[in-house]
Amino acid sequence: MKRKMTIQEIARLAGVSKATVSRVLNNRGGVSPETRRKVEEVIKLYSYTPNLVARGLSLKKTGSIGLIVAHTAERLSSHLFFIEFLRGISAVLDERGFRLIVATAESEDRYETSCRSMAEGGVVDGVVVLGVRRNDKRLRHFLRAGIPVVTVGRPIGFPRVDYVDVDNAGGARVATEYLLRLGHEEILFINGPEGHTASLARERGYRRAHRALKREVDGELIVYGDFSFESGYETVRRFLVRGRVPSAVFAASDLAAMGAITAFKEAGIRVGNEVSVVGFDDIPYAHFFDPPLTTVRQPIYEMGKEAGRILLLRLEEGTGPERLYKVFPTQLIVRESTIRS
Amino acid sequence: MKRKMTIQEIARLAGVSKATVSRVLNNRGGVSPETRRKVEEVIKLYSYTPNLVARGLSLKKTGSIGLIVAHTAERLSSHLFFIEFLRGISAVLDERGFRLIVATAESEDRYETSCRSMAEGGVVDGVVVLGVRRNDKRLRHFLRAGIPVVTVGRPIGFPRVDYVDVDNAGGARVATEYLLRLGHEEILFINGPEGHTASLARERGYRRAHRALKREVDGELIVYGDFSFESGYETVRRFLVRGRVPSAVFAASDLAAMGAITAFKEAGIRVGNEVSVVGFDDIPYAHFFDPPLTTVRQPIYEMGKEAGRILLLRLEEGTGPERLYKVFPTQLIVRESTIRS
DNA sequence: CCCTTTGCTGTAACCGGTTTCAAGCAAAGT
DNA sequence: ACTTTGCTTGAAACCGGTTACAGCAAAGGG
Repeated sequence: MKRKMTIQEIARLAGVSKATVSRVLNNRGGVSPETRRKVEEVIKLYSYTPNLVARGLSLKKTGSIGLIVAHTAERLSSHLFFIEFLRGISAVLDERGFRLIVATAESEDRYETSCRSMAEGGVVDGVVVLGVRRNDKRLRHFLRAGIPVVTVGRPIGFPRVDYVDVDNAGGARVATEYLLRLGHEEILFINGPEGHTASLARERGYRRAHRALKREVDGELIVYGDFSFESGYETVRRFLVRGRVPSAVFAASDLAAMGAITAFKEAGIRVGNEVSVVGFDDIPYAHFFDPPLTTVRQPIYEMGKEAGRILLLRLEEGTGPERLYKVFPTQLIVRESTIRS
Repeated sequence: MKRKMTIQEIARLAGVSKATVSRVLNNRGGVSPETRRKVEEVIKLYSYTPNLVARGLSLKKTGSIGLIVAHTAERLSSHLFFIEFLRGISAVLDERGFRLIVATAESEDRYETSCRSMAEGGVVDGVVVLGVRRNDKRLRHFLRAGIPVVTVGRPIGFPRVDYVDVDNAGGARVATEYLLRLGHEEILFINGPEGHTASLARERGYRRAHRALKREVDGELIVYGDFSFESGYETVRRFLVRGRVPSAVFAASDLAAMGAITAFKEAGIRVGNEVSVVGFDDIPYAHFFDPPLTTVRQPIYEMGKEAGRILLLRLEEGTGPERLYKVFPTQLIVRESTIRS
């Protein structure tokens, strides 16, 4: 474990100045071939690598980007989302040599400080915010600090912030229309958290489907959850206990859908037979579930990649006037958890 | 979006020197009450926060720790593991103001460079390595660079590296003995990846259980997978296609167990009735599965916390001679996927 | 042959903090 | 009145890079 070398020492060993070593390191021009060769030799000999923190200070670029994860209220399903998203964004970031700093927190105020330190401490060049809400306080921190932001989900209230999104309204509408056309009259909608921009859009889609097919929406059938298995399970149980059996369920996540199905099963109600359930996400084992789950697929991995691309573009191009965004289409995957009523 | 303030400007505005502002910021002594008050006032007025990169350079501490995730070969199950672990370690890290840098990569060599830059770029104070293998190359990078490492799983070949682990051998043994005592003779063991230290230990437990009860181990019944649903599913299918129906399955992850159960179901074989399946992990919805899964619980969240604690301890205490480690016990959770044969 | 241009290199300032050290000054001791 | 002590403060060096600028030698042009 020999001590870490500095550019100064390399310069001395190669008989040149720091400036020249720096030029060699960054492939700048203006270095004679023989000097370059000599410096490179010394660098290789001592397997020197520059200190990235010092470089960051000098360049005012850290090479890190922050991934701001909604604080832990939203549980497993958003976690599966998170994982896929992480894979996607990592893929493009480390292709370009960027590091990823993940901010999570257990409590609301720890989360607050964590965001602040990221915004103001100068430790990230840009951030991606997951699970954005309308007028999200977090965004203000970053914008005020002049840090580029890309949100996942359209950032309501921030008309100039870049984002990636999936066509939530469209996806929800297609799923709901599908259920309505199957003859279901009472479609229980287990939505995501209230205020979540994705929840808002999906609710819009649910309502539009009803309007398009000239049905009334019963407000009691719209319930907010947190994407979790438990929220799907509990919601259906609450309905069953009250003796109200919805003929179909549209859940805002596959896990919630699985929870709903489990609750039906426990009550002896056969899903895909007596009632229909549609999920959202198409997580990898949705098609292994019993029954295989009809669901709305969203390309999470691709969204991660695109978020990374947009952020990097913004970092390179500087702050152009135009908003960069991309909205991905969804796809209804019909399996066996749905049936004509 | 007013420009970021520096300590110099605050000093000027407060009519003092940088040094004094620094002392106030870090609650050092040797500042008169009134000066302190005045400086704090200016700091609050401009809501100044110090640049953490500069501080890092000066202190030779970055306040970041790296989480090195096995590259993406291992899929969803390790991902669930990853999420829980991440929650745990985040909890202790941001309680202490540390940031978490996650290193993943799509390809093996990107992964390599990602590790190197983390080891040598001076961007992290310490790292936690997930999914450690015997003689893991990654560890060498970090150790050579003098960066404290905590591994998850006992780091075979590195007798002085700190680690957290779960009693894999014990857990596997208890599960296997349980199955043997239920009268199962042919227990298919769907292990994790070959070379994984956890896989090695679990296989040891599987063998010990057989030895303790005076049974022979049939080598063909030990199969390596990658913790995924698919690996469980495919493995059982391969057996069934060949006409060999194991009377029980012990899988190294809950997802693999669920895959196995699904394969049995498709073949019309009732799990928890004709055959038994035991998983490993006790992921949150294991008890909602059909049938509810008998499994070996490991306290992943706690392991994350402990890994964080050990790493922070090591960072503070410097490099003491003793190895720090903690091995967590497992617990067999009996549900309905197992039955007397 | 002299002047300009070109190419290579080093000096020094800078990024924004922390810390050592010495100086200034008031209170206390003799 | 003079030294000692203790507290407060600022100047300057340092962390390890990047870069503007200037110097200098060799090459090119008239």
